[in-house]
Amino acid sequence: VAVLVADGLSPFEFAVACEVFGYDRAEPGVAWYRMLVVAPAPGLVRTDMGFRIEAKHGLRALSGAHTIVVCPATGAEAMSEPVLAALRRAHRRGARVMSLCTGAFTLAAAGLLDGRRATTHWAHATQLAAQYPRIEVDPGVLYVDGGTVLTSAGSAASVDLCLHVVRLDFGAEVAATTARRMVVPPHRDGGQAQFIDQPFADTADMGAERFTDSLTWALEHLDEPMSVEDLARRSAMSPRTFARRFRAATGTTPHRWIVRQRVLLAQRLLETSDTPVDLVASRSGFGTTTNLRYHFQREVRTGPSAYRRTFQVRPEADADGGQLRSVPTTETKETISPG
DNA sequence: CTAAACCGCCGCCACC
DNA sequence: GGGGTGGCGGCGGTTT
Repeated sequence: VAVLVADGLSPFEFAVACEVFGYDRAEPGVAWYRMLVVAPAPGLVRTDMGFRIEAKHGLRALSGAHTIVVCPATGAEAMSEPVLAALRRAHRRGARVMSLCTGAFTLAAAGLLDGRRATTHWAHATQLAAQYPRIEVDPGVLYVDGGTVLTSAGSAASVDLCLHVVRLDFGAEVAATTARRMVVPPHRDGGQAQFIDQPFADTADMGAERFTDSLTWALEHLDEPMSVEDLARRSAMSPRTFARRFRAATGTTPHRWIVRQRVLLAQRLLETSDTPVDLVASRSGFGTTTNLRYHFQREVRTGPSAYRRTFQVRPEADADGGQLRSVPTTETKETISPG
């Protein structure tokens, strides 16, 4: 993983990348990422807080990277032609390119977002859209996974995108472990919409309290059929009000949330057990395999058994430890389908 | 994979 | 009269 920095670097997003990709959090015998800090010119890089960090590698290091993380930076060289060219070259070669926060502007300048859906910090979304009309800017999500090009929203959404990438590479279980060590929730649902309308805690937030009971109940009963109306009743609200409050507080709709939790559960079951797929389907509440496959494919971009083949953990199986689980390359991920 | 039934979401509006 | 609520119905996504 090459983390691209430049003068005017915003330390927070950079630190998030370090936190996720830099520390070796792997279990023994499992390969983790190897992270390099890359700058247009190796040496000291000024952060926008005034202190400096040292980048040991120059742009050349991008040519060997499997993943490139573009950090937000205000300095002119962040958008300089050599940087843009190196990014284009890497992407053409098949590297996975991701931006944090306003790092999206660098990807946009490189033309890598043209014709794609992308996001950035909500306060800069209009500017991005105006400056690059060919980009379909979605200011309402935490991140956009475009397959080989990924973008994330402001500051803390970097955590969400980085963990998402870990989930793609190592599976939901490892991603959840990483999240736990970072002491953040494993998966934040909903978009940044929730932060636009209500910059500070408000009545909408109080309403969120009323969800928690019914939602923890839902998490424990994912395998049972449950309708939105059930959840509404458990929260002592009319379905209409429940849906409305739910959206205001979480950014998603109730049904979408349930589906997502079910997919997460299915991922866990596939990774950590030998449960046959049709049983996984019923245990995760999808009922039929057709249904499981439909939603699994949509969220994870692979089918259930392919996912298991890549991520299933073999507990005491290979004690030789020599076989490192490699970071899957592009084979696991198909490019996004236009639908 | 397709078709058709079904259900959730959301805008609208009357109501509290 | 402001701000929230709940019912209705059409649309589009989900399930069969």
